[in-house]
Amino acid sequence: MSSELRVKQKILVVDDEPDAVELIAFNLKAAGFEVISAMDGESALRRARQESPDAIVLDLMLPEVDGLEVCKMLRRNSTTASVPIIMLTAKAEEVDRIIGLELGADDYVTKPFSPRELVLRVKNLLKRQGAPEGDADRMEFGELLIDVPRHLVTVKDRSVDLTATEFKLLTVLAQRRGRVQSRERLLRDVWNYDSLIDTRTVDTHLRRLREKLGPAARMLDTVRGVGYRFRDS
Amino acid sequence: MSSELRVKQKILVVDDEPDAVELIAFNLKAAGFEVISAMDGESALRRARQESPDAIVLDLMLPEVDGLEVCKMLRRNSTTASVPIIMLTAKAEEVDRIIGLELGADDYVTKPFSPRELVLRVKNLLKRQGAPEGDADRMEFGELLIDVPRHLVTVKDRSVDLTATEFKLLTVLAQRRGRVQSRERLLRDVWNYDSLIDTRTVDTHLRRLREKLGPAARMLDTVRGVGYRFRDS
DNA sequence: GCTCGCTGTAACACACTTGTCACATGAGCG
DNA sequence: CGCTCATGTGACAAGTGTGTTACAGCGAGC
Repeated sequence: MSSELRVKQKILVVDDEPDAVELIAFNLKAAGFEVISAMDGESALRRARQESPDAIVLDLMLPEVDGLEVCKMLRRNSTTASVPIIMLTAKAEEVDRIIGLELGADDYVTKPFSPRELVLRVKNLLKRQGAPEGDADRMEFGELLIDVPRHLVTVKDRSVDLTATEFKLLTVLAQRRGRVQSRERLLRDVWNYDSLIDTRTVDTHLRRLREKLGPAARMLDTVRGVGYRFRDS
Repeated sequence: MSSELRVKQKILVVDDEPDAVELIAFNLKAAGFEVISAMDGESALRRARQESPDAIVLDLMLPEVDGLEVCKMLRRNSTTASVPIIMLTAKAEEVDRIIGLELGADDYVTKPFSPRELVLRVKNLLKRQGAPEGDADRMEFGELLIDVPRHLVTVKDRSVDLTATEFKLLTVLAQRRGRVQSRERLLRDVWNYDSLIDTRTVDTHLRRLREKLGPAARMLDTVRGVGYRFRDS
């Protein structure tokens, strides 16, 4: 039985007040997340690089390196560039909010905030992560055409008949083309969080996908030991 | 994007404080929108129906009919059901925020807010809302003819007798031809957001529709696990 | 009152989908 | 060269989605 427990999603919480960290961590854990924390910008960056969290909750007000700075630096580093960030701001910081958004924070919550709301935001953000910002709804790769709103896939103008899961798997991979997606990641994005599904299931679906795609299957690379990738180029 | 001059998009602003309306309107206009406004729920609903704005900015706190109520009513009315809504809430209204989103607001902004941010949100929402609907009132697809104002459907010049619901279902699908519509979406657009209704009801009506359409029924595709689609081409 | 048509729900059948297993294959590594 | 482990492959049972039929409530019209 190779069925394994789903890997919890890891959240990095960055705040200089221990009480705040405590409160946030408690609620995120209760919602089923794994939580790590940092008290200042420096260690936040280090932990983000080393532990590759799935999302970051970041206080705007930090000693020494300020939250916006941390945000910018996270975006510059390739290993952390695409991690969703939620900013925590003291109320009435309107200007900073926008700047935060423009600098690459994905969402923000104003203090004082309700833990429930924060958890909701985190969940939302992780879900949204599946569809990248300018989510192309029509993609063409040589002979392969993917039309999301029409739910249509064609190879060399011949329509390919995919099931809902196969279609979703293909679009997720195609939207993240070039980047390897782990099986866990795919399970989360294609199968929606709460599934205790064997990672081998991904392999099976990918196999079916390849079979149906025929010649266009060569777009789908296997990265041994890591996951799958939709070939860029 | 075609090069022709784009018609300004119309935004309805609903707030009981004249200053707030003024501020919002000024900034939206500066961003190139046409703005209309209402000071209470009642007139908001009326203007929304009559002027069919492209988006609505709606204050949560309104005299008499409250913002959430307005939101719900907008969703129930067929002509306004799918207009994107941005809620304005006084800060710390956390619970209401969440409820607002669940009731069908598409986004919200907390007071005090920066005008720039609001404009940003509106733009985002409109972008997300995406492609303009091809709501022609007379459509012809081979042997199938749909005349919306006359409430008339013919197949091979033989008039087909549809009930109100069937007719609406058919026109909604036809107007969105090519794109798959989920059952939930159809419930919202055809049944006006009566979420009390079982999704299987859609199936039944579609079956009746197919039966009555006879040969023209082949225009209606089932996309398993996703929804229904009026065949393009 | 009654009937009739429309609507939403329930129940069932059937085909397709899906997650898992067992085994085959093959890459990577000493 | 041979071992080990990750992935490919084919098969299968259970689960799920949809077509189909039937039926009850309800309002309109007579």
